[in-house]
Amino acid sequence: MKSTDPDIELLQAIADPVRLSILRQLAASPGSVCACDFTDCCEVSQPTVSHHLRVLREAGAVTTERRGTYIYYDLAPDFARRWSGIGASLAGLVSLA
Amino acid sequence: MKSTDPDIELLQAIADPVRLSILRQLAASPGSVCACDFTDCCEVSQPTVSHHLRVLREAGAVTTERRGTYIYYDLAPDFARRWSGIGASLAGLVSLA
DNA sequence: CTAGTATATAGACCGGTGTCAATATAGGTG
DNA sequence: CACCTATATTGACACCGGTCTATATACTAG
Repeated sequence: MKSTDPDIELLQAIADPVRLSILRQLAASPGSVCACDFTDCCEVSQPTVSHHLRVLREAGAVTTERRGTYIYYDLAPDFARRWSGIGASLAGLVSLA
Repeated sequence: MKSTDPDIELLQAIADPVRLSILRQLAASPGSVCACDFTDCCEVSQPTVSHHLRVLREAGAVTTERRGTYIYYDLAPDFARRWSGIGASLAGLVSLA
């Protein structure tokens, strides 16, 4: 039951309404997004947002960068590749860089 | 918390070690796979396998077909498309039929 | 240093979910 | 019909995970 499989960890990180919203917001934004912006989109408290961002960070889905007071999040560089890799193992989907 | 979003339902269905193994076995098999074959791959009891198959079925990830005594499972026809759709919303990945 | 803001952590609560043993259903075969 | 095998369902249990409030940490500004 305890699965340290990175694929499972990544999928579980994505498979949550709040975290999927966060990832989509990141994907839709050209650059990084301030952590404070996620508190608005999802109707959850600030600690809950922080918790979800931690899950995404530990799954390797996002990267963080501190710029002064604020902390900016972005999709991890290899996120698309990892997603495609899982997809390829599921349906022979063509992978894209 | 109660999310009826089909994307979330599909992702949650995939984000489990046993179910991911089942899906990969289905993807690797040219045709359908008998339900009895999944009991071997994953070290869980038969009712647990049945439970996971139900989750996958209700998420629309797999289809079932009864042939005599056995029940055969296969990836749902639109599984690859749905996967690509989610990927496209996350990283602008190219979708594949 | 003090005050204020942004983010993270700790701890508690609770609903969801994976698991099993036991039982039920469905279909084949004698 | 009775019996056997394959699959599903039920019910119970434990644990994981999402959420909150309260508090701590990090950084800036004055």
